[in-house]
Amino acid sequence: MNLLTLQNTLETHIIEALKVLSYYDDSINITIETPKDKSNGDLSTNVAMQYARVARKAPRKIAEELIEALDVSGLPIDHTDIAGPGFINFYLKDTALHNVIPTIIQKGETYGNLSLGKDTKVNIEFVSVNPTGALHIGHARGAAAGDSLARIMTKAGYDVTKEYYVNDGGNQIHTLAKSIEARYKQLFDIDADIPEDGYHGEDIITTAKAFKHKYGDTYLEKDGYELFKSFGVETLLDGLKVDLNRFDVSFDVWFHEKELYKNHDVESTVKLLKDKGYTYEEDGAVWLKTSEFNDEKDRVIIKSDGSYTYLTPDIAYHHNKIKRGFDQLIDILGGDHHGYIDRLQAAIEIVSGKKDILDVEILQMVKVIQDGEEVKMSKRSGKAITLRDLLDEVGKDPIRYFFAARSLNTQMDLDLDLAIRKTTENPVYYVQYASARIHSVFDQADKLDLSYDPKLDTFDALNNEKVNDVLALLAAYPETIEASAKSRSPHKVTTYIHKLATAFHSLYNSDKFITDDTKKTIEYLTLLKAIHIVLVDALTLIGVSAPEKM
RNA sequence: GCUCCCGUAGCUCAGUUGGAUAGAGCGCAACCCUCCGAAGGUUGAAGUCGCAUGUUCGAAUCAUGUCGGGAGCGCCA
Repeated sequence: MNLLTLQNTLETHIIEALKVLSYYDDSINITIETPKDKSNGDLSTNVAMQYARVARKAPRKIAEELIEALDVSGLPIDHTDIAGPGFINFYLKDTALHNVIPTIIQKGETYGNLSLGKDTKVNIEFVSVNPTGALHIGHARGAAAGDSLARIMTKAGYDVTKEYYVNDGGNQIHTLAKSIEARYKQLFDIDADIPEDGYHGEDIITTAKAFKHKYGDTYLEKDGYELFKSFGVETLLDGLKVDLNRFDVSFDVWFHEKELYKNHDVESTVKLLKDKGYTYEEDGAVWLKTSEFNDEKDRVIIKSDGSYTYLTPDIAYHHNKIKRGFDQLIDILGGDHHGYIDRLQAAIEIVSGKKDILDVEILQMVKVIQDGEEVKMSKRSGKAITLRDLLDEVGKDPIRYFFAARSLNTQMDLDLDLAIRKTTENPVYYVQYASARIHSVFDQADKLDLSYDPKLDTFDALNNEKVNDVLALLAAYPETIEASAKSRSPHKVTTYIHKLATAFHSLYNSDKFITDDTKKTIEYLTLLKAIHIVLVDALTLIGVSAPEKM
């Protein structure tokens, strides 16, 4: 019996007992949790306190009655007691958690897979940076967050599509084309200024050189605007893909804004909005009544000059996603876009008639610290710390771990000097070391011709506190996945990984795995195998490798 | 001025559908390798959970106010 089923069974038994005592009230939710401090038992419930009002009795008194009425004879519970203001604590039998070991070994990397998101198609859109330069550190955070979340939700059973929206229809692309054109002309020593608000990054010069290499001087006289545009988008996008690839982030769909115009999605969406009666004309512009759906005011969707605002194709884009059959849309946006959420959600509700189909996760800013001072970043000036720099100087694993360790919605500092230092100050080495250590133990065992036994189901030698700590964590893996997926919080997996590594290192220092006692050795090796399976799987979820040697 | 996010140990951060003595890493102090990898372990010092009031058996968590940091308030994207 695993921990989740045990909790569920226990809950059923408690409800039965409450009914016997005629206290039962279905509006009170029964929660069974694992106490932070294990001296408070392996499982605990606060029902007695919750029922204090209903039963009109002291919580401890209710707890006593409840334990009397509770039948746990069929469960692997050693004893039960009452503590503090009225908590009921359950202490499991020593052997209760042993069977998690064969379960894990049998299921392998599918251990912890859930059917939480069964039949739910989810689209996660993230990064979606305009191809006007390299990815900087903030984008890296978005990439790590989106990719990790996608992996976790996939493990939880959702049908996940990772999508990147390429804004190749807007003003910034116009500026990009003009910037490349200027750099191109400069390559021929022609005096050309980069436009106001243009892009000054190194990659623009590289792109201009590539353009020159391919087309020579053809477009010095001839108008090459459209070509500068498409060549620029294509070249810069390829560059982004290279970096993302190195960061172990991939996308299932690259969606181009241009498609929305080509397919007349924008037109038909505008028509739909008009047909539904949520638009009106004022000052020569067309407005959408988003204020009727929780936005602070109405928004223009067609400007008085006839062109669209940024919002309009974006509504069409989300509409397009819904038409592709997604049940849930998740956008991961930078903190500077939070003012945009209300109007987008309002528009999506008008289009789809559904309220909660779009879930926007906001990623707060990353403050970069170097030499003890904040580094201000600006993409346009080209003075940004790029993902590429980070990959070159720090490496993929520490960066992904670092981002995955923070909750999305918190501002964070990144001390570059620290990150680059590659010392034990970076906890990623701590968890990777756990994996390397297990490998090393298996190497030693191999010399003695010993290995784990996948069929083993009794573990008589594994009965100390350190072992139980590890087993409890292994048993808690599925619920960690569930909590992480439900709350869209990849960092919960990272916290779990760290706990598991700590429990393992502690065990390693207190117990000797390989001894003359062959039976005991094999039991330990089998436990280590299970730890390793879970450790590697959890690390994979956040995009971090588990090296065999370091 | 209005809206959103954040404020927890010296530093970086967990913990918030209200629960037991508020946790981790780094840094600091002291111990542990004749023994499977010391990139490790054990122990310790370190906190008015920004502040105030309220809600109740119980508040870091909820409400109101307030102070500090960040972001957003376009017919920009």
